Amino acid sequence: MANDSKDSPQRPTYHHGDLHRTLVAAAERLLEEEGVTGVSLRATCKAAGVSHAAPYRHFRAKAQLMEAIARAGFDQLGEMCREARLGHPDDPERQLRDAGLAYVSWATNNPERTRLMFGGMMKADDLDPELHAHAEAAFGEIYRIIDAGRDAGLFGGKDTDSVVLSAWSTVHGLTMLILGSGRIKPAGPAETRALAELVCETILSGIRVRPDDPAAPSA
Amino acid sequence: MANDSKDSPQRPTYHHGDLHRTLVAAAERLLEEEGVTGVSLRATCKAAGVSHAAPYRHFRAKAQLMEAIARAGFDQLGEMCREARLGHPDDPERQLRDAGLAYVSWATNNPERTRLMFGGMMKADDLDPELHAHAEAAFGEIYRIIDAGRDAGLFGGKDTDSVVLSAWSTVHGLTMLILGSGRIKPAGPAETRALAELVCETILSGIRVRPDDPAAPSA
DNA sequence: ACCTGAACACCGTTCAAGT
DNA sequence: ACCTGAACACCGTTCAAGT
Repeated sequence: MANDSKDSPQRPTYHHGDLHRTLVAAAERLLEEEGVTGVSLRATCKAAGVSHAAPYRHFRAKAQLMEAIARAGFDQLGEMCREARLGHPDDPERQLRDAGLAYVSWATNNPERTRLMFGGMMKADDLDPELHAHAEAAFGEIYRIIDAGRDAGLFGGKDTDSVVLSAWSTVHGLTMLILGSGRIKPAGPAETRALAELVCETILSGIRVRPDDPAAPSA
Repeated sequence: MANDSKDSPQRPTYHHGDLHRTLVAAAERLLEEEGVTGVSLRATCKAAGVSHAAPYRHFRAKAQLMEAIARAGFDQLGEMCREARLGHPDDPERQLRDAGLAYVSWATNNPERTRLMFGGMMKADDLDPELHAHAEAAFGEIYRIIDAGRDAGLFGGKDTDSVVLSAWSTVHGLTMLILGSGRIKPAGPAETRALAELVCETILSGIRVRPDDPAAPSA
């Protein structure tokens, strides 16, 4: 007597069951297929097999549906940075390099999701403050790496926040140059990684403390 | 007998005269007021006092109208970098710093224009290749600065392109972190400039050649 | 040559009504 | 409690018709 969805693929019951998740999944597919400007609520509903008014039981507006996708993106990005941090304990330089490479790699593999997260669409007034927390958690991983590197005497700089800003700007900037406006256009993942390694080396060279910094060792 | 617009402010003739420029100006105002997602062709036409079909005599589509705005933006950005380059001859480091500060300053003063230029909206297939040339011209200024600095033995790096990529990524990344998603939010122009100076110093420290680079002077 | 008005196929959002 | 259908106010684009 169970009303499961095993023999009627279209609509087992009048009620959907888990429309929230279904809509997010459909919107995610549309996002990567049609781009951030091409995803519409109505097309998402058609893909999910419901009327275009149905989402309003689950999301306050279209912005909240997109917000759910962005939130998951920040979580993924943060998890990759976290893995880079935990992957090589006691080697903050390696951690920072790996986190930077992972950042560029994830973003270029999820271009439209990244554009959604950083393109300015997620700065509306009616967004959940929780989104900001998810984003902060991701960037907190970079903070921890650099803070540990400064504690170990490997990285210099005025304070940790300043170093984080520079390092993050560099990696994020390369990402946006690749994604936005086709200014930089690597042929494939290998070339993308080479560019990421290049800028990571440069920024590491900029924040690394050198033996001749306090006083020349020859003096 | 001249049919000028001196005594009838609304519509001197049935023909507009310079609708092209009028539409660009109206769209630019709407862009900074309503944001990149809020500017519509129909609202632009209403502001210009013409029907919403009129633009199609002057632009192939809405994308070409936005393209005109982006093109002017790249020209302005390039001009600021050019002034930075010409402002202090024989001091590439100062040129690069000034260009970076000008870049961040212009972008944060024209946030929606910058989002239009770099947000990925300007990478459609039906765009004029000329747009790409305007963008390249702007970034050519950075190339010249760094190339001169490398010739003078001030900047290191594998080749000029690599150094340009790193420097430009850093400045562009700070810009996009400030504009996109409100992640970094300076209180005003002064704080914005302080952040820009900070990342410029860091990237300069990363690309600058140091006396201990080829061999230790104490050996 | 340039612009208008009506039309078409979209869009996000709302709301009474259905199940 | 959850979803639908119709409606409203938008949107970009096209095209015959006006000046």
